[in-house]
Amino acid sequence: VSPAPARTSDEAVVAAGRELLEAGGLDAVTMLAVADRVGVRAPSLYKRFPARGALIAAIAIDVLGDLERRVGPFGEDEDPEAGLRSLAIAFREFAHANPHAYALVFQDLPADSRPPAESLAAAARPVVELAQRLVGQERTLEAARLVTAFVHGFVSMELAGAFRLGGNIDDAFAYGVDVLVNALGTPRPADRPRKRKRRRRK
Amino acid sequence: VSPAPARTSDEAVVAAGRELLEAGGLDAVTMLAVADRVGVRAPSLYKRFPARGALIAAIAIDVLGDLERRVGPFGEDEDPEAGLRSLAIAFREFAHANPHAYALVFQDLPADSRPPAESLAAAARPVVELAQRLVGQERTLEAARLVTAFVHGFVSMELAGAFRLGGNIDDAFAYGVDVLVNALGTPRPADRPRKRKRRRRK
DNA sequence: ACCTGAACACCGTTCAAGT
DNA sequence: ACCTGAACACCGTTCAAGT
Repeated sequence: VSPAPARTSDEAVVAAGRELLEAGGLDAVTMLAVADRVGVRAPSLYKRFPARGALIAAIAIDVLGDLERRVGPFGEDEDPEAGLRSLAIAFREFAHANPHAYALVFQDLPADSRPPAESLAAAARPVVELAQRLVGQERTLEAARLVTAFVHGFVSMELAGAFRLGGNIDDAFAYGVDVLVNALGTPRPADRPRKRKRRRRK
Repeated sequence: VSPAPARTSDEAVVAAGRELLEAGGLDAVTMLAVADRVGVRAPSLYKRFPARGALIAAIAIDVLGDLERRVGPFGEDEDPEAGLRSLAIAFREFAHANPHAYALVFQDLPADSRPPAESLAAAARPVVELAQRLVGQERTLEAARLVTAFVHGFVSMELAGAFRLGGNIDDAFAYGVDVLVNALGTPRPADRPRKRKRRRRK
């Protein structure tokens, strides 16, 4: 016999949180609003998540899972250049379709709201895979970070409304992807061994 | 005669806000904390800024002014490749020195907290200038956006703790800058090189 | 075992009243 | 002209009491 059967579930709470997130940004993800949406009073949520931060983290994990499912397939593409192109486009499309969710997972969240490293790593795996096949073992991580930084930087500036100098945004993205794919795909003669020692100047 | 002389100033309020921002992030920039810091009660701040959002916007403008002063000089560098390299490094150093302030200005702020377009444009001018000298009139904006997206994306992921796969972060940044400077500096067969006319120094 | 109302501390904001 | 205390609505969170 259960004296008070559960009137909702962790999944329902996360789903409600994500809906509120997409509709009104992170500020709209209020314990009261979430509780309302799942038909419960706010204090009840603390039986499932110890604090609002934990709920935000659960939402972030959910978002990263979706992102991974969207970009994952391209990591296995036969042609790594085509794969990288497709991945960049799919990544950007995900961000456009879920702007607030996207902003959430790439934000500098307080420690108690931060998704675990594995969630991020899983979403990053396809880029790393393609980078390795393009530039080889030696420079895998650097190349993956170059691509990721560009795509994320572009999309986040775009979503934040930071491109205000006119011009066609789609063209700029295509141009950037072209330059990167060409630069990474074609082994350049300029890729001489780098013995530049970086002296710290602090 | 002034029945109640001003006990603080707009500048002091903005400075207090920035100190709180750097110390504890945007959440720490409370009307109460700011008022406390300038020796006034919270309601008095509303004589200077109609709402917290307006104060945040003023702080953002202040931050962008600093950023502009840091990267501005490199826009005039004789060698655009060296200039771009220096600018990227200076930009990243600014972000490291002022992580919360940096995050603030590149965040997707609510409309009432957003700095005016001119502040962003002023900070972006040096990159655009260098991009134009590197790739020519035709592709200026695209190239500037490629560089900006990479540098911002890299720094923001770095600050958000999103690079969790190991490896040396400084090396990855240097690698990215190298690839971009080479790709943009060397006219690739893809784009037919026009007469590259030298820009005169001012 | 889960839910609830009541309560607390904190925040942004308003406003009538003070000088 | 600028400042203040008091007040309001709202939020995250706690907790004793209900079933």
